[in-house]
Amino acid sequence: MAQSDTVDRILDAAELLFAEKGFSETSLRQITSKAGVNLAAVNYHFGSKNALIQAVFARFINPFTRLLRDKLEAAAADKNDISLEALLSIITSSILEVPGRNHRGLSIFMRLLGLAYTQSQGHLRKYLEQQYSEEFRLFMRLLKEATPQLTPVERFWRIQFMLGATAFTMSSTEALSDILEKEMGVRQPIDEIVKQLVPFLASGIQADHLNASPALRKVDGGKVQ
Amino acid sequence: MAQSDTVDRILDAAELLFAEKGFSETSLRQITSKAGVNLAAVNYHFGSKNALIQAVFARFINPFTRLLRDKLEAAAADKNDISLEALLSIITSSILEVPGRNHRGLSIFMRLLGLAYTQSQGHLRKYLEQQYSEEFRLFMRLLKEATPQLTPVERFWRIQFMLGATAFTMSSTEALSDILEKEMGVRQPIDEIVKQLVPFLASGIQADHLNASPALRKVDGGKVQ
DNA sequence: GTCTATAACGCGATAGAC
DNA sequence: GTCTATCGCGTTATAGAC
Repeated sequence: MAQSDTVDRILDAAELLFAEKGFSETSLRQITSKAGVNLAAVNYHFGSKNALIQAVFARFINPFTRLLRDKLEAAAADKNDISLEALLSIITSSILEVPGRNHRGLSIFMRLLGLAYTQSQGHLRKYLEQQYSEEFRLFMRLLKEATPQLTPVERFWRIQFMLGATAFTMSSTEALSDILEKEMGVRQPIDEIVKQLVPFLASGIQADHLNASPALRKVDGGKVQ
Repeated sequence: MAQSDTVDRILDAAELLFAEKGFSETSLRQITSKAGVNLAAVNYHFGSKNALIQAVFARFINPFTRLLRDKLEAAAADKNDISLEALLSIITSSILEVPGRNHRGLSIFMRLLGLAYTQSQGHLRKYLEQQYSEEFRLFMRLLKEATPQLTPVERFWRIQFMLGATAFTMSSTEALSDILEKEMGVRQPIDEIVKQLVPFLASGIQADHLNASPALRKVDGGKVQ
């Protein structure tokens, strides 16, 4: 068995098991056994379990980050301010377009991202923040330009709300899809879910801040009264 | 040391440690050591680690559930349909009013709830669903009446988005408050954060579903044009 | 480069003295 | 009701044969 083969088999197995059960709950024994390699192989090739976790993420992040940065920089170069919807679409389309990933792989990636943020994996969070910092700052600048009506404090909290809605939902898309199919007989692919998310986020972040009752703006048949 | 004292000391210590590190990452040894009781005490008083996790939740859930059910039933008895904002306020005010809990305890509870949902703790999820099922169904019925314009599938996903924004934010209110204070010099108590959340959620769940650009409904000075 | 064997340790749980 | 001591197992990580 060539080295690269072993490494990939480990990464594939680890990815699936981490997404299924979480990081602490997955042992190296389970990973190596599923991958059909020796128990010692993980420590030989990656050095430690934490390094393996980071390597699993790196496989996704590197292509995704490249794609996202290109799109954000193109948007920033435009002389007009980017709209909020366009900005959110850059994120979602980058996620959906990550090269070499099918839908199954995508939902695994989203679940891992959600877990990384909610499970307290200090090392992983630092790793991701470091990998993403440049793109994150650029995104924040564009978001500020797209929502000039918000105070900085409002914007801060609403970004957290958006992140939460996204990470939380994405971290269990498969389980939720199963519930939806069972209860309503509808099967939705993951990119449909992402598309449902965008209007929710865009509307939420632009909620009227002077008036806590956006319902006053009643909508009938999709048209403002 | 009286029994109830030992039990409470264990519950207090477990609550803090679980919220800090997660369930799998917290050992009985850490809990009993922090509580200043013997290692065997957990198994003696609770039977197992899983039972302890459930007991930690029960301390909060029982008073909260009582409060929530009373308010929801009062709302359901009203002959007029409840508004979306009023419905969301019932939830948030119930959380904020849970008896015997200060703000620190509240943020711990929210963090635990968030963890329960994201960490794959099968037993805990089942336990919570069972404890909450009646209130959850009632809430869903009222929410359906308050958002008649949504299709069932849209409503399903938007409920997940709301839940995500809430659980995720609440699960790290303390850390986020610290960041906010450091970056902007503003200190916000937890009930201020919750108040910021309501308009975001209300606006998000009512986002125009035919048109992915709610920004078209421009608002000026809080009044619809 | 991959294996076996095992070290070194932490875990949850329990038996039995007091 | 609380303690000590320990069982039995699973964990990550490593040493050394091939």
